[in-house]
Amino acid sequence: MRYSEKHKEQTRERIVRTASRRFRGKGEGNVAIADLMQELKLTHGGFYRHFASKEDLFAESIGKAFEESGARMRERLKDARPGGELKLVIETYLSPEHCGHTAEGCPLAALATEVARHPRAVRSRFDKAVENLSDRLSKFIKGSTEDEKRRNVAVLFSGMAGALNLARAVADDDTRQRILRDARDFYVRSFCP
Amino acid sequence: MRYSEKHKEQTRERIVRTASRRFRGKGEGNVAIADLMQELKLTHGGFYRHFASKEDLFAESIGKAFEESGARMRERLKDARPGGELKLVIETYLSPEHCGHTAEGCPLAALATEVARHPRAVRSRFDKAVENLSDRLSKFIKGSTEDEKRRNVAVLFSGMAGALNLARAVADDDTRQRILRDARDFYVRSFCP
DNA sequence: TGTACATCAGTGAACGCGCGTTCACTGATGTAC
DNA sequence: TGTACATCAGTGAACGCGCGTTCACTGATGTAC
Repeated sequence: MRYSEKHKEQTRERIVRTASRRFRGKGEGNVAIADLMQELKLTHGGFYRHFASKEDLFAESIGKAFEESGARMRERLKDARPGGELKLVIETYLSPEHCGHTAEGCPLAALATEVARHPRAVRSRFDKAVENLSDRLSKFIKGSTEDEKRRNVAVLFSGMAGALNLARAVADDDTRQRILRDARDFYVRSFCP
Repeated sequence: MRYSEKHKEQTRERIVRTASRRFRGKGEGNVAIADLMQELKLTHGGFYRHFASKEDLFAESIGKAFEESGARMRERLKDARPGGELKLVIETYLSPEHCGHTAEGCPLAALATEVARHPRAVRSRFDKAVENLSDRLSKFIKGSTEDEKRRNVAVLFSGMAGALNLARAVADDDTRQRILRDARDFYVRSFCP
């Protein structure tokens, strides 16, 4: 059947969104195109009307993942008391909830290691994402110059992503919670103005 | 042919060592048993005389990887001036060399994300590794109590691993070097006594 | 306004390949006698 | 000391499965006339 004008675009959008979650949750290698399409009540053959390859989808999913988690962060920031924005971001990022929901969480934590093994075309999304993040959050962070603030954002987020990954990797739940708590305390102390 | 008493143990050891590098460098999903065995001039069939499964090998590789990089760190520490140990560790960890050699580098950075998706049996290696690291390095780090020092080690290393992963993921080399440099400065400032 | 044709998102069978795992076999060495 | 047998690390063919990708086909809607 023929579909309305916007239909294709919407389907593509749905594929990318679902993929971006699955990639974060399970890793690129553990996501199968057929399964992914089935979740959307579609069959695998149609996939190639939207993307040239799985790699192509992966590349696009990265951008989408950053958008999605950026939007969520902005949403969260609306509830912050003025001056307390960064503290809220840190506490949300290093919360047990974020730790337990990899698929809906930060792509820097979930995908960085894998992305590092991909070609330039995929990796340059990370450059953009870092710049984006720096632009957006530099106004809330410690630092005497704008440049210093932007650098601090990268150090803070990469550090938090590392702590989150360690917390996720650890087997013992007490150890996990302790890691999150210690990291929260440290980053709040170090970066909140 | 029948082999000498120690032969089997040595072969097993060689498999684990080679695997631990490949897993770090390429990720579990991109390492094939047949290739791995071929590097050791063996055929894939013999693999199952040593390990029950690939998963089994992966679990053991994690321990080996931590041992190996721990040994390297200790080696490095011999050249440190007294009092400058931690600074040397940080500068080595966040060096362009470590960044460029994932396969021989820190398993926390290379494997944490993947390990988080594995069952308890695999993940508990991380608990042990964190404790080991904390024991070994707590004497060099800032902190007023032994407990605080041990916590600081976990925050420091997970943070550095995150920075390393971001640096590896980024496409632009200047950005990469800047991330490493900023992280070095920050962690030295924050944790060196 | 109605009719013939083109379009193209989506279908589902099929292909091809990689790879984890199994298995019957080999043959040098260790052990029993 | 010599001989027959057991052992078992290693071999390489084969199996089975998952999965990325291709392809001929479908059929509703858009377009040309």
